[in-house]
Amino acid sequence: MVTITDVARRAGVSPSTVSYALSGKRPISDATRLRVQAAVRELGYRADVGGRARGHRSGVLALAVPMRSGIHVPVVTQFAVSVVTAARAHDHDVLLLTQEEGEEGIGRVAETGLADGVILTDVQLQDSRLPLLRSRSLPSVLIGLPAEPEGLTCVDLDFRAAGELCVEHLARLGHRTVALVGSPPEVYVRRTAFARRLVDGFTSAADRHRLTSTVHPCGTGADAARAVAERLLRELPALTGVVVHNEPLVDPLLDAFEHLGLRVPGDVSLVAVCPAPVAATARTPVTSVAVPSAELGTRAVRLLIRKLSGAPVPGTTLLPPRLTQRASTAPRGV
Amino acid sequence: MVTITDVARRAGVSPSTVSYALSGKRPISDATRLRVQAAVRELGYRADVGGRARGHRSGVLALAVPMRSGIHVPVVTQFAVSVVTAARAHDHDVLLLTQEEGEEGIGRVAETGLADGVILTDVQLQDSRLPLLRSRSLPSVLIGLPAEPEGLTCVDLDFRAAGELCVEHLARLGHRTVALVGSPPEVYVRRTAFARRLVDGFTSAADRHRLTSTVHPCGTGADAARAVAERLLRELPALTGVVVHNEPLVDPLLDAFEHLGLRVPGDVSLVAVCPAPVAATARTPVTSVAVPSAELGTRAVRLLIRKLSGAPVPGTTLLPPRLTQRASTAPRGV
DNA sequence: CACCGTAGTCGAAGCGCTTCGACGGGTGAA
DNA sequence: TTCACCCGTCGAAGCGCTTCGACTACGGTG
Repeated sequence: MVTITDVARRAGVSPSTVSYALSGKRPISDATRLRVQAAVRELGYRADVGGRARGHRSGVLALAVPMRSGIHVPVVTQFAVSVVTAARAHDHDVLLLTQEEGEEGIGRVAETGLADGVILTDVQLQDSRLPLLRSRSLPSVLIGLPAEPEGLTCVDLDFRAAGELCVEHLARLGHRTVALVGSPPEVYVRRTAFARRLVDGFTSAADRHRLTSTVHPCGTGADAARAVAERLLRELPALTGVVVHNEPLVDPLLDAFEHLGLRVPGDVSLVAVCPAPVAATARTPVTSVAVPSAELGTRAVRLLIRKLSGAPVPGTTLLPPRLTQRASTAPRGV
Repeated sequence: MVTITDVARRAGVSPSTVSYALSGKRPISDATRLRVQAAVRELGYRADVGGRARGHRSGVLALAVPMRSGIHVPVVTQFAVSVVTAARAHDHDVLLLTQEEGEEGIGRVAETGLADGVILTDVQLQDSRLPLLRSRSLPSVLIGLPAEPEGLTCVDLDFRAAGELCVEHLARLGHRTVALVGSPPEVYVRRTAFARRLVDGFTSAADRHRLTSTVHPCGTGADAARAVAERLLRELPALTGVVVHNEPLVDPLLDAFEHLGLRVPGDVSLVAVCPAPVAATARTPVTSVAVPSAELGTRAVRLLIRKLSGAPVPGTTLLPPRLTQRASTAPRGV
C-alpha cells in the first residue's frame, strides 16, 4: 500500500505538505503542487479511508431504498443508479441501506461515521425516521415530501401539481367524468407522501373544474386491472377520462378497457403518471406526466454534497410536472 | 461521539481490554466482558469506522451491479436486496458499485480499504475485471461463472444444466422441434457467461436427443416478440417446443403465439428460464426453470464472509436447476 | 532602514482503534 | 515447595491521515 509518506518522499516534501497540496486547505506553490501531483500519479496513491476518516470525511453517501410491496422496482433502481452515478461524479461512493432497517440503519451510519450523509426515498407523510434526522447532525436529503418538511432538505416531483395537470389536460379535452386509478392500497395506508399528494391534486382540480370524479387504489396484475375497470364503469357509466398512477398497471389497464369493448383514446382517454419510458413503450403510447427518477436522484446528490460542504441549500425543491401528449388521450366523443 | 475510552472508563478497565472484550481476540474474564458489554449498551457505543479500519476491517462489502442494456432490472434488484439483507445479517454493509465503473471501482475499493471484499455480477466469459481480482489481494466472489474460474470463488445457477433440463422436459413430452429464444444480441456479443452456457446446454441436449433445434437472440418488446415468433415458424414449421431465456419477453411471446393462431400449450409448449414470480404471474402461468436470484445473492455473501474470516471456501458452486411444471407445456399434439 | 504581514513549508500532535509485549497472580506439575 | 506456564489485563506504540502552530524568507510599508 502506498501512503502519503511515500508520496511525500518521492516529491521531496513533508507529508503535511502533500496533504495540503491535495486538499487545497493551505496555499502551496504551483511548483510543489505539480511535483506532488506527479508523485501521486506515478505511485498510484489513494488516500486510505481509515486515515482520511480522522479528518472526518468518509466520502460515502448512504442511500435508503424501500424494498416492499407497492413500490415499483424500476423506479427504485433508477434512483439507485442515478444516485451512484452522480455521487461518483462528486467523488463519493454510495452505501445501500434497505428501508427495512429503517431507523437502525440511519443510526448506525450516523454514529459510526460510515457515511457522511444520507438520502432517503419512499418518504411517508409522517415518517418515523424524521425525528432521528432532525436530532442527529447527520446531513440528509429526502426524495419525497413529508407533511412537515421544515428544517429538512427535500426534493421531489410536485405530485400535487401533477395530479392537477392530468385533470386539466382531460378537462381541456372536454372530459367531464374522470377517475384516478392509484397505487396499491397499502401505499395509501402507509401514508406514502407522493401518492397522497397526487390524490389531493387530482381531487381538488376535479372539483375546481366541476368534474365528476372518483379515486381507486389498485393492486397490480391483469386481474386487478380488469376488476377496477369494470368497477369504474359500473360506478361511473359516463366515465371518459382516466388517470393512472401505478406503473406496472398501465399495460394491463389498456388491455382491460379493450376487453370491455372500449377503445383508447376513442372511448376512454388515459393519462399516466409514470417514468417516461414506461409510457412511451406501452402497448399504446400513453400520454403521461413523467416521474423524473433519474433527475431526482441526481439532484438529491447535488444537494447533499452541497450540504456537506457547508453551503446553504434550499429547503424544498419541487420539480414542476410536464405532460407529454401521446396516443392515449383525445377530445371527448371523437 | 462516544469512544472506546469512554466505555473503558465506565467499565473500569483499559481501552485495550474493551477492544479485546468486544473482538474476542484475547481471553477476557466473564465478569469483565459483562461489565464492558453493559457499558457499551448504556453509552450506546459504536466503533468508529475510521479507527476500526486501522485494524483493517471496514465492515463493508462492495457489490458491482450492471446497469446496461439487455439486463433485466428486477433480477439485478433482487440480487442487491438479498445481498444487502444477507450482509446485514453478518453485520456488514454494502457499497454499491456500478459496472460502468468497471475496473476503476474495484481498484478504488481495493486500494482505499473502503470495502473488505467485493461481489461481482454479470460476469462475462472473459471478464476484464478478473486479472485485477487475481492480482490484488481483495477477496471476491463472482455471481456467474467465467470461462476460467480457477482460483476464483464463483456461485451461479448451473445454466448449462438448465438448458439441458428444458430440452429434456420438452423431449419427454414428445416434442421433436425446439427453439431457444434468448437474451438480446448484445448480451451474447459481450459473451455474458450465463447466456452462453444456457445456449450450450440447450444445443447439446437437443443434439443428444436428436431434436431439430435453433437459437435466436431477441430484443424486448411486443414487436420483437412478434418478429421472432413469425421467423421461428417460417424456419421451422414443425416447431412445437420453445424455451425462452429473456424475462421481459415471456408475456409478449405468449401474446405473439396467440396472435399467430397458436395456442399455448395446445400447439406450442413454452418453457421459460426466469425468476419464479415472473413465470408464475405471466398471462398464462409458464413452466419454468427458476433463476434463484435471491439465493445466489445470499450465498455470495456467505462465501465472501467466510473468505474474509480466512476459512477455505469452495471454488465454484453451481446450483442445480429445478423445473416447475405450469400451464404452458403439454405433450405434443394434445 | 526597521518592521510587519504573508506565502509556503515543516514538524509534531492527535484522531479512535487495534495489537504487541509485558506483567502479576494463580495453578498444575515435579 | 518451587518453578513454569497460562490467563487476564494493562500500557504503549503505531496505523495513515489531517491540522495546528511554528518558522523562514521575502516583499511592501512607513
